[in-house]
Formats: sequence, structure tokens, C-alpha cells
Amino acid sequence: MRISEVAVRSGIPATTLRYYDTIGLIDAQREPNGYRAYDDGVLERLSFIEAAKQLDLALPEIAELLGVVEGDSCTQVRDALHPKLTERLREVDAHLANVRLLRNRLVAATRRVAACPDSGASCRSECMLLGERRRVCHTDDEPNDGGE
Amino acid sequence: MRISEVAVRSGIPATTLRYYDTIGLIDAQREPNGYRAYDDGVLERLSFIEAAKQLDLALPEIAELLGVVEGDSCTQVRDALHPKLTERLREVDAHLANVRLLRNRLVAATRRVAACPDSGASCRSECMLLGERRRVCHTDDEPNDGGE
DNA sequence: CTAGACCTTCGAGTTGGCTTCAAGGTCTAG
DNA sequence: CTAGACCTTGAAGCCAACTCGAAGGTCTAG
Repeated sequence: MRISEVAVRSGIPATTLRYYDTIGLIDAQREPNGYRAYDDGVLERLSFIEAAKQLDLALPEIAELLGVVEGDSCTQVRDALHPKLTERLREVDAHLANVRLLRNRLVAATRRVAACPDSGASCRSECMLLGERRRVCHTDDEPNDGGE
Repeated sequence: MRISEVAVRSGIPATTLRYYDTIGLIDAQREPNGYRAYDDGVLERLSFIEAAKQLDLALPEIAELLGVVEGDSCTQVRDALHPKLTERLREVDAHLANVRLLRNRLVAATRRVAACPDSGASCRSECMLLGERRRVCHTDDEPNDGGE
């Protein structure tokens, strides 16, 4: 199979396939004329890559897993994959906590700014998001559009 | 005030302050010798910038807001700031939804891989994250560490 | 023989917010 | 006069995962 056929059958652009080749993620044979020659197995490998990308794994990580996946037993694959997934889950949870914190800050800031008086002593601090930034005023509700 | 003093008092590196100058975020006067000369107001402006960065606003956006903040009335500041914040809140909520979806996929994949048989017909599809990716198996619980 | 569809490589550009580097100007204490 | 602390600029590097462009090789139909 040449690169354009792989591109059509996998839905991944030929430029990206070449890129995957240069970083060693997908290794292609070569025809005598230098064209890349892919076997049918590449489609399964690309499916794996796409699935792993859906899980937000980095390409070097996927390349490492792909090395295990190819030709090893299910047990070995599982033992390689499972820790990566749980680790990734931990990272995603940490990220989720950060984003939720950001959201709380946003809700608090939106409320403070909305409540900003037209003038007065507190006016600058209210409107400019300055002052007492410590009291973050936790609003744990989520996509629920706080006040306003 | 010279740049190093601003750096110490604001906690922002001098290199970053110069960068803020080049992108027009903070405009500094100049001494006759060419050194940047900051007035005291810069510290408040930097506080605003830091606060806005905490809310994940982009620097060009912050620059725009800073233009309004400077010297305009509280009402004008509020009217400029409030829509930005609610818009940002909407983006954050959208991002949050995406991350939650990713998390659900991760939990489902982790379970499937953990349940991967040592061999057999389903072995490859289970272990390689292939097949029936449509049944995402929603687990709406959050940082609660799914199965395992 | 030639148009044109396909393939190759290499290098640079994209995104944002810096950081680092290199080369050089300015000021002050001793 | 000189060491050294401070300041300046412009350019390049960093992160990921591509994406694009240029220049050129290969193959086939007409």
C-alpha cells in the first residue's frame, strides 16, 4: 500500500503519516523507487494510535506502547498499558481540579465586577480585580452559571 | 524606579517586564540614558495583569482591558470587563466538559484493559483499545478513582 | 514526449508566553 | 582606570503535533 491509500483508508493525512515516520511512530518499508510501502497491519496500528490520542497520551508515549503492543502477549500489553492509563487518569484529575479552581475564581470575579459600584472607595479594587484575592468565595456548583 | 526594582517589588522577572514592554502591555518612560523608568502605578497595573492571568485571560485581551482600566470610570471598566469574564467562563465550562469526557474515556479504557484476558479472541481488541469504542460506558463519578 | 498525478526530502511556520544568549552601553566605588 | 553591577537590543530557543512550501524524482496515459 502506498501512502495515499493508507491516508484514505485511515483518514489520517499523508503529511501526518510522513511525520509519524520521521519520529519513528510508524515504520514503513520502501519500494525500490523510494516510495513508502505499508502492509495491512499499519491500519490496526493507526487505530491504536488514534485511540491512544483520544486518551490524550503523548506521541512518544504511544510509540513506546506500540513497541510493546507489536507481537507481544496480551498480558505484556496489559501490564504496559494499564499503568500508563492510571497515571494519565491521575494527571487528568489534577488538571480537572485546576480548571475547577479557575472556574471558581472566574465566578467570584464576575460577581465582584458585576457588583462594582459606579463610584466610591471600593470602586477601584472591585472593578480592577484587585484586593482581597484570598477570599476566593468557593462556589462548587459547576456549569450552572453562577450569579448574574 | 528602574526595572530591577519593579522586578523585586512585583515578583515578576525583569526579562518578563521587558517582554511586556515589547508587546505593549506595560509602557515605560525612559531615562536620558535609555533605561526604563517606571512610576509607582506600574505595580497596581502588574497586580491587575497577574489577577487577569489567574483568570486565564490572554495577554492581548489583558492589554485591551488595561487600556480601559487606565483612567476611565468604574462603570466603563465594569462594562468592558464583565462580558470578557462571562465569555471566559463559557469557554472554561466548554473545556471542562471536554476534560470530563476524556476522563470518562480513560476510566472506561482502564477497566477494559484491566479486564483484558490473558489470551483469546477478544484479547487484541481489549488490550489494544480497539473495537466498540462507541460504548463509552459513562461513569459520571469524578475524582473517585473508578474501578481497579 | 509531455502533462499531470503521485511520491520524495528538507526546512520553516504555526500557537503563547516567555527564557536565554550574545554583544555591547552606563554608571559607580575604589 | 577598571571591575563589576546594572542596563540595552535583537534574535533565537522552547513546548507539541503537525502543516505548508519549495524543489525535484517517478510513473503512466495519450
